[in-house]
Amino acid sequence: MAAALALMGEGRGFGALSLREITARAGVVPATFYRHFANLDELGFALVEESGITLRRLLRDVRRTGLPPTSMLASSVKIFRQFIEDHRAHFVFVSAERGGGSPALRAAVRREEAHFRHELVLDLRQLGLMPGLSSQTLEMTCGLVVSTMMLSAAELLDLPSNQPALEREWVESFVRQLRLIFLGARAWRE
Amino acid sequence: MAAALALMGEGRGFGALSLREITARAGVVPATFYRHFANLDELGFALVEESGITLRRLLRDVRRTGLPPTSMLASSVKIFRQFIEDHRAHFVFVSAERGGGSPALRAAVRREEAHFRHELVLDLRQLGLMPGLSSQTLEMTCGLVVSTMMLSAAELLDLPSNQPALEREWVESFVRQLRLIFLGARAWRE
DNA sequence: ATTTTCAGTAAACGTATGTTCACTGATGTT
DNA sequence: AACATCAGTGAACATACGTTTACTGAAAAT
Repeated sequence: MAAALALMGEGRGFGALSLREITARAGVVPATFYRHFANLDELGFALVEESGITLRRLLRDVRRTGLPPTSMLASSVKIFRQFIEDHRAHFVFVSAERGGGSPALRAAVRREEAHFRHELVLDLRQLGLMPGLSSQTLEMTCGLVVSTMMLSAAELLDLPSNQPALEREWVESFVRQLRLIFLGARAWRE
Repeated sequence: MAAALALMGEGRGFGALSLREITARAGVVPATFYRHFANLDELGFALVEESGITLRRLLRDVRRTGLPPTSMLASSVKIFRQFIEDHRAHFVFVSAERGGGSPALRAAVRREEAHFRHELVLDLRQLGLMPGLSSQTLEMTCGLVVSTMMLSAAELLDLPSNQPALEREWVESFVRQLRLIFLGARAWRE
C-alpha cells in the first residue's frame, strides 16, 4: 500500500499504476502481490479505507485540540495544514481518485467523504454553533465546507515546498472561503 | 481526440489509456497517431484546450440566453445542466484530470478554470450584481462558484441516467449551494 | 517435535505496449 | 501533367504486462 501511494506521489493516477511496478517499489516479486490482494481493485479499496481512517483522525485531532472560540476557523485551518503535510500521500490519493479514475473507487471515496461530512455536522451541532439551521441546511453547509477542504488540500499539495509566503497565502485564502460559507449559512432563511 | 474521450467515458483516467487502444477505438493503426501528436501528453493538452473552448461556450450561452432577473440562479443552472448533457465527454475529462493524474495536465486544467473564473467575474461586474464587493472578494466568490460548478457537474455525470427525480434533486441542491455562496458574499465585510 | 500457515520466490505463458521504418494512395499545388 | 503534401498502412522490435504454477523457509500452532 505504501508503495502504491509513493508511486502516486510521483504524479499518476491509481489506474495508471501497474502491479509489477508496485511490487518492484515494495521490493518484492510480482507474485507476492496475490498473497495480499486478489487484484489491483482490492488494493484501491484498501487505500480508500486507510484514507478514511486518516480523515477521521483529523476530526479527532481538531476536537482534541479544543478550539478557542475566537478565531476558530484560523486554528482549525492550521491544524488541517499540518495534517496534510503529515499525511501527504493519503491526500494525494483522495484528491486524485475523488474525481477521476474508476467509478467504483470514486464512489468509495465519496462515501468516506459523506461520512466525514456527517461527523462534521454532529460536531457543529454539539458545539452549538448555527443553532437556527435546519438539518438539511446544515448538511449542505458542511458539504460545501468539506468540498472546499478537499480542493484546498489539493492546492496545498501542488504548492512548491518550503515557500512560507505561498503557504501563508493559502491559509488566508482558505480561511476567507470558509468564512464566506459560514456567513452565507448564518444569513440563510428557509 | 474523440476516441480518447470515449474511452475515458468508460471509467478510466487519461493516464490509464494506451496509445494502441486509442488508435484502435479511432479505427486507425497505431502508427497513425504520430501523424497528429508527438506523444500522449500532447493529446492530453489538446483535450484540455478543447474543453476550455467548451467552457467558454457555456458562458456565452448563458449570456446570450439573457437571464430573467428573478430566479437567475435557477435558469443558469438549467442551462448548465443541459450543457453538461450536450458535452458530457468534456466534463468527464475535466472532472477526472482536474484533481488527479499528471501534474502538467492538472495545471493546464486549472489554468482553464482560472480563465473561466475571471470571465465570470467580469460578467458579474457588468451585470452590476454585488456592487459592494472588492475585486479580491469577487474573485474568491467566483472561485467558490466555479469549484461548486465543477463538483456538481461530476455528481450529475455519476447519476444514473433517465431518472428525472434525481436530476431535479440535483438542480435544487446546486441552486441551494449557489444561493448560500451569494448570501455569504452579500454579507461579506472586508 | 511435528505440522500448519503464510509471505516470499523463480520461471514461464501469452498478450499488450510504444516506437520506427519504408511504403501507398488520394488530394491539392504548381 | 508533374509534383508535393499528408493521413493512413503493415511489419517489426524490444520491453513490460497480469497471472499461474510448483517450490522454499521461517514463524506459529498443535
